[in-house]
Amino acid sequence: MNENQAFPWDHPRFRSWIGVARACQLMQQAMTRAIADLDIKTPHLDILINLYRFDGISQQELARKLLVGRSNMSMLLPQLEKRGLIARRPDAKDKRVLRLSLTEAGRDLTAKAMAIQTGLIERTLSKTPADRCLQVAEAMEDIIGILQTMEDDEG
Amino acid sequence: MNENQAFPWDHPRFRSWIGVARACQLMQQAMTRAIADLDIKTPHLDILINLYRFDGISQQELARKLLVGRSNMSMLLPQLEKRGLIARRPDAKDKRVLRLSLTEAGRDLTAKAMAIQTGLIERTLSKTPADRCLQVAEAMEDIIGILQTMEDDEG
DNA sequence: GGAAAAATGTTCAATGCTGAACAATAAAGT
DNA sequence: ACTTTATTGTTCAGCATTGAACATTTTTCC
Repeated sequence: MNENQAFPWDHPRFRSWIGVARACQLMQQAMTRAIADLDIKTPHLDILINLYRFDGISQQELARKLLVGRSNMSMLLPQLEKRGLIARRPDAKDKRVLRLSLTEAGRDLTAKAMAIQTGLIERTLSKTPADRCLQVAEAMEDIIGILQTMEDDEG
Repeated sequence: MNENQAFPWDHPRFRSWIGVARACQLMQQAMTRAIADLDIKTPHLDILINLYRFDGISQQELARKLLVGRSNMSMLLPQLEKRGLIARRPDAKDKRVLRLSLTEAGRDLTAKAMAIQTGLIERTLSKTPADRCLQVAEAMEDIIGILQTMEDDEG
């Protein structure tokens, strides 16, 4: 009868979203434990995977893909560079930008880490059938689209 | 033909999960902006909502619900206490535990914040029909169950 | 061509979160 | 009863993240 339920946790959408947030948090923690042996944390892994996929990307582009600030990259990338996992080369045409790429060691480590990550995701979503995964993905696409629109309108 | 795709991002489950993680990150950022006017951030909001719902909870129980460490509560709760939003009273029977509750001001602020939060979620999931939300929620329940089992087995 | 605006990366102070070590209290084992 | 173990909350050092201020370089606009 009452469309505006008394409490947020009675709203179906609210409850759904709480589940999403909770699952994300737990997955993040599980992932952190899973890759601890490789001496990297999830922010490093996100960086490495993106460099694996998009070789020669700039710091700015990387930050945008990861939805973090530029300053964050300025803090993390030198660490990975010192460990010999990535290389930062100045761009030939634009003297402001640094082009990022994985070293041999970086590619090896990333391959190992991605295997672990994929394994964890497969195991965690094993109970969720493929078509259900697809439906979830579609729902998330919609949500991402709306959130990005909101962001653009405000900022 | 090839069951083990060459790259993680070709796995359907992997792609699905990336979407979930991305949506969560964007939602978190949008929520942070949405409640900035109330001078609280999402960790504070999570605390306040749980106190609104579970009056008299202990710090330990709260930390467990929020999936964070006890030390985190020890840092954040005194802030909220100083702002007069919550009260911490020693338990009568067990001298170790502190029982948490919202003050009048805390309840008011929490009500406002929950209205904003619910509004944002409703708007963001508006494109996602109710039955689809339910399916997503079910999928997340499965995922949460598996992750919690993994956690218990390891730790 | 030259001034104004924008883009890129860096630095810094502030804050959040964690895990480990700790003190106080309670519960279990003997 | 007494020793041992577990639980609760606190403190602290370490790291991640942010936003603002900054220097350098590029683009835009007149």
